[in-house]
Amino acid sequence: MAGKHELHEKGLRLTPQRELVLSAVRALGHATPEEVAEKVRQTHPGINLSTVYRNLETLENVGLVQHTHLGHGGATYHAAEELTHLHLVCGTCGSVGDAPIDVAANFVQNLSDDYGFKTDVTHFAIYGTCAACVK
Amino acid sequence: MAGKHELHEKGLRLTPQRELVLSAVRALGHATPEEVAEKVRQTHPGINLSTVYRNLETLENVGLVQHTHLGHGGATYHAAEELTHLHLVCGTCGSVGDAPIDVAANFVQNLSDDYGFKTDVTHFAIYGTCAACVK
DNA sequence: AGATTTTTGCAAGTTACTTGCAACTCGCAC
DNA sequence: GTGCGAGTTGCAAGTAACTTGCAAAAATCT
Repeated sequence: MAGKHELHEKGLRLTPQRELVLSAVRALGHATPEEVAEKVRQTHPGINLSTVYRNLETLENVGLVQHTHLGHGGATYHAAEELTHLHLVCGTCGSVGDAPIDVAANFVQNLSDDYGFKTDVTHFAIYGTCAACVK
Repeated sequence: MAGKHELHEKGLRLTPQRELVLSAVRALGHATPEEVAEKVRQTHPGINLSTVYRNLETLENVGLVQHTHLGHGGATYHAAEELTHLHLVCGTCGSVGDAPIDVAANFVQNLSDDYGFKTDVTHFAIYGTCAACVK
């Protein structure tokens, strides 16, 4: 039939935990594993943290989610569909802003032309000071 | 007298450990706290890891060293004098390359003009795939 | 030299994950 | 619908990378 679940199409088993992790990532936009776990617990309180970590990893392997390093320590996860922006992290107030990848197009091109380096600008945060904190 | 030590000028006490941490950072170019500790142990075997961490923090506060986030987890430290390049981290082979900040000048300008965001490009790594791994 | 204050070393604590393993459950087969 | 086997889950223990509390030791100040 037509409506085969997207997780099945990736060759994954459909478990409630897995599905909830994926929808939590989509609902949150970007979130740490801890935040994902908290969101999932709203509908499935018993979920174990290691299950969240393992599912994030699994979902990343099949390309449904992706992670980014914001500033320090923890990774944050995104739904793959939304990877059309880069992250502006403010070192002063800690806020995370977005900007379209276009603003980096020229920069990426420079690195490619001059160094042969293929940049993935969505994979890391751009660190600096946001407009509000500059004032 | 003329020759006051640079650490004194910053209002810090001059201890062998502190001096060695600073020179290790300078000698290594960029290194994790763990690597700094290892280097320091060549001349001062008994140094404690927490002393290294505390000195890196102290030296950063007075502006003699600075840290950068390369990819995931750990920070790496640099001497402040060398902060004239950005870091190209290859996700495939893990190598860290350098590029002058000029290549990002346009990008930084875009973010400043369009978003009022003042970017510090030396504070984080640029993630992607290096020329060797692209092949 | 003596007092004062910073720094060090050590041990224990924390945070953020990772891993081993037995029990469970999903999806296909019958 | 029942059964089977591989993929998953929960739990507990383990690891890595720092951080913190404190008393002893060392560096300036006078």
